[in-house]
Amino acid sequence: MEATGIRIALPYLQTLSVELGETLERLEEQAREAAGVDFNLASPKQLGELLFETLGLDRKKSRRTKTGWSTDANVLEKLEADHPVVPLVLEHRILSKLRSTYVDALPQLVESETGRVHTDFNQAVTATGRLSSSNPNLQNIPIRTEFSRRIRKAFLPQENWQLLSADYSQIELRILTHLSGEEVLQEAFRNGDDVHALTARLLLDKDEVSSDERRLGKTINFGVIYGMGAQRFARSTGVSQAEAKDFLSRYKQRYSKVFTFLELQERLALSKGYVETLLGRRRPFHFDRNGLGRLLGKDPMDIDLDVARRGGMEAKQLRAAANAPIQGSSADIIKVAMVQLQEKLTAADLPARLLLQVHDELVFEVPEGEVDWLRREIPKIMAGVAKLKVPLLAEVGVGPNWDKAH
DNA sequence: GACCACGGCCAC
DNA sequence: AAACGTGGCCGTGGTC
Repeated sequence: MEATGIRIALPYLQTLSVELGETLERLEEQAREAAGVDFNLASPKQLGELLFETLGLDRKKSRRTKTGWSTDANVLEKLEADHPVVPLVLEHRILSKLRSTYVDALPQLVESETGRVHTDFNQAVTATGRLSSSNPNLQNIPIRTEFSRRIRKAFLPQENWQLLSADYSQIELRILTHLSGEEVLQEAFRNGDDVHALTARLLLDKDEVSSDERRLGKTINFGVIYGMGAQRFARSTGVSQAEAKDFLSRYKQRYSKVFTFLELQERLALSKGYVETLLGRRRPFHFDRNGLGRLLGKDPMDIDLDVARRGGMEAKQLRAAANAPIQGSSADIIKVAMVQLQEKLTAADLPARLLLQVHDELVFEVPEGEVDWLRREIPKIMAGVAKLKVPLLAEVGVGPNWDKAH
């Protein structure tokens, strides 16, 4: 993948950069006019001083940082209606991020030898067994917004070929289901049910849920994997704190094996000093010898987790311990898939090439004539990598660029 | 010019 | 008050 690289639409990105430059300049002018003073929109320090000292906006909508008042997107959204400069800064933030990090940076990393971008895939960086990508990072190319997708359109296959993207469907939730043995989720995945809608139905005690309610189910399904608390859940969904607590406790009741599993990982991190993935990769933990480190060697089930979670740093470590087997097993699976897929391509003497790995997604460039066969074969191999208590499923898209291949 | 901490933000 | 896990990169503001 590193040697092959991926083709980039240079002239297209240059056009995009010019367009962005004009928009950004206009926003800067308008922002300075609205503020009534000159300031650097790209400086959080200067922006904080402007908003909370010069303009006297409500500091309760912000929070203290080491260097002043926070002006992150969350804060700016709360201040959006309070002063006309705020929405201008928000818009500027979004576009300048995209321009500096992607639109302007990528062309500079195109190798003249190949005309392509050759990222580094780091194999021994992460704590969980994932790959990481750097110089440039091609695992965080924007996708969520309309404008973001214009950046994705710049990633191209070799001339007259197609890009093929194959991604594992809900792999982490499936792995959580497998590792925990939770029957309700097993049943749902086996039936091909919509698991986020199911969670919403169970939490809300309804037979039918709206798309907003389904989103609630999705948030909590993902949040659980990361050890999200009621506070964060309330904030990211807009429900009250009390409601969030109620949802989480209902989740615990309905999917009790999920929580038994997650808590077991915390216990194992404390008692053995590591947790393990499906294929046996270990993530070690080092707790203070004078604190939680004293629990090393104890029977995991004798550990009082409520007490152990009390410390700030320790609680974070324990959440990481609960998450690592899930994230790490997903990494195990896609790595095996990559090896098997490459073997298949080599054995069949196909010129199709694996270009990128983005945690649950693989991107290939394939000749037109191989598309039909590969779009059937690739997900078959991906799904067959592991025999879990639930089916593995991979979805495929094909197109003339990375955006259209999704 | 090299390096750093920080705030901020992109992805899965 | 309050971190939801894993990463990498940007510009600012500062040091050496």
